[in-house]
Amino acid sequence: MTNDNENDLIAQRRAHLEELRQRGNAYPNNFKRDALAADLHSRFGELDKEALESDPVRVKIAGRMMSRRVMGKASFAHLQDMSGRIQIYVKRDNLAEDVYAEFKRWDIGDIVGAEGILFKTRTGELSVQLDAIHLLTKSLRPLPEKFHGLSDQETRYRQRYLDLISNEGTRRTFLIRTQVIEFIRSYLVGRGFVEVETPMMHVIPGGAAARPFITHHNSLDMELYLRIAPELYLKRLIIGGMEKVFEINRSFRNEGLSPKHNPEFTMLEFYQAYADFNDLMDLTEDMLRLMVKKIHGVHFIEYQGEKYDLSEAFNRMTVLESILQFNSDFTAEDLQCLDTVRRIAGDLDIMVQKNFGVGKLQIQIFEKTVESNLNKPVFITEFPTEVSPLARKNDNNPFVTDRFEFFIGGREIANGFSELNDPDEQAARFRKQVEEKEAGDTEAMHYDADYIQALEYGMPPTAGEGIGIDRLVMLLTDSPSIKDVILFPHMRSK
RNA sequence: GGGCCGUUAGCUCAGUCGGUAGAGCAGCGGAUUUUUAAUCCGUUUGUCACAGGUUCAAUUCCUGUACGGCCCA
Repeated sequence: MTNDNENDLIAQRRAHLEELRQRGNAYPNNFKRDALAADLHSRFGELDKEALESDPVRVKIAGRMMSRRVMGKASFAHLQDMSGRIQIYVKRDNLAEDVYAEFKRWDIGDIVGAEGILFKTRTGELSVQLDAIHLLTKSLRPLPEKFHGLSDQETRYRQRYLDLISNEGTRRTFLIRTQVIEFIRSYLVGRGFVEVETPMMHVIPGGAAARPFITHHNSLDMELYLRIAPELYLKRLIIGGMEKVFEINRSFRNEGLSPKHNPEFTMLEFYQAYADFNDLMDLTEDMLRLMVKKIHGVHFIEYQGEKYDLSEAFNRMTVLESILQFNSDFTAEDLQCLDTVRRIAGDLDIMVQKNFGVGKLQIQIFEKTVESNLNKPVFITEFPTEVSPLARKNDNNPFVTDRFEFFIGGREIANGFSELNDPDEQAARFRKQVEEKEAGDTEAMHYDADYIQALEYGMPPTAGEGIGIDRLVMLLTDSPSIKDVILFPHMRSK
């Protein structure tokens, strides 16, 4: 973004900076503020003119000058700090000699410190009448326009700082993101979970079906993979006796970019010993409901024009039930017959590979015809064992696992299951994955002998779950793209 | 990877059925001591994404490239 052909606007500001440098320190750092804009509004915004006059409140504020209205020997401007904006009233006669003339030469975007007393303007806006003002940092580049702000999506993502300066909505989105993560932490900690950090560099990438990024460790001279999921390490901790653990951090998947996919994304995973997948569905429902209530103050979410009520009990249905609900031209029996399910998948333009079993085909049909229709909050259960290599088989129907995914607004938000803790069966499932990898499935898992060994020491019956934080935040901030909820989304180099 | 759309001043956007471009804001000069998208008068700003092609002439038409957006795989 460095552009050497600086235009006049920048040249003028640079010339001014040069003057400042010659007069002394152009970048002072001795101004200490004692108030934030939003605090002043909440503490003094309700007081009337007379109250503020009879009992003057002196404040020192600092922030970026976002607008300025010069009316000869007096001016109004707005300063923006991390909390919001407050207006300043700058009057020549209240300032030291020549300061006002200096102020008039400053630019929108400059960072200033200001001291004065609070008052109400004629229109009732809480403002600060200044008796001192200092230029703290000269801004050399002009900011986006004050009224429309910055709307070019590419610039908003590439120069997020400009987006944050200009767009209140962006600041709000990332504030909510923080609140979501804080809420989850306190919710889980409040229920006895322990937050941990496990490796992001894996010798064997595991815990999900995805292509990893590969990197290299020089002194060990070995290949390492950026993790695609923390799952297998968290379960090692369960084996180690940390019976309720969670981790909120980045995972990395080497796949295409889309409004729903960023190569690095934030996931919550949590594991609870002596619980099963039903317990986690209950927990998820409770956590999401309380989260929305805590953050939005209401029991519903509005996303892209649709309203989702979280106060009603979340629906639960099986994969097969959901497929049949959105497809009337075949039956549950059809979906269990390999030949028939192949034909159905083929009719849906699904690339049917010869090693795909019934379960894999069912899930492809599910993804193609059902997922995007799952608008109201719903848990989908009974995922085929074939596509769930880490989940425990159902006791009554070994074709499926004790697993669920949670959907809302047509998107998968969470995935949880009772964990497979039989080391021999896990070993067999890994071997099956390796066969699929050898057959060309780049997303199939590796055989993780170290994990099998850990399981052999005995993992208590456990349930675990992953929740995509980015997608959850999209939902709570009504953001159409994952790029809107990641401060610095991945962009192609220009 | 494929299809469609976009890229014009610092920002937000017009526009040119092919004759090298405008507005608002920002900036600059002036007026203005309670304005708030301040107002009033005057005024400057451009590799029209990049590279080729067609043409007397291309920012405009064509092709390719880059980046972005949406949809599909």
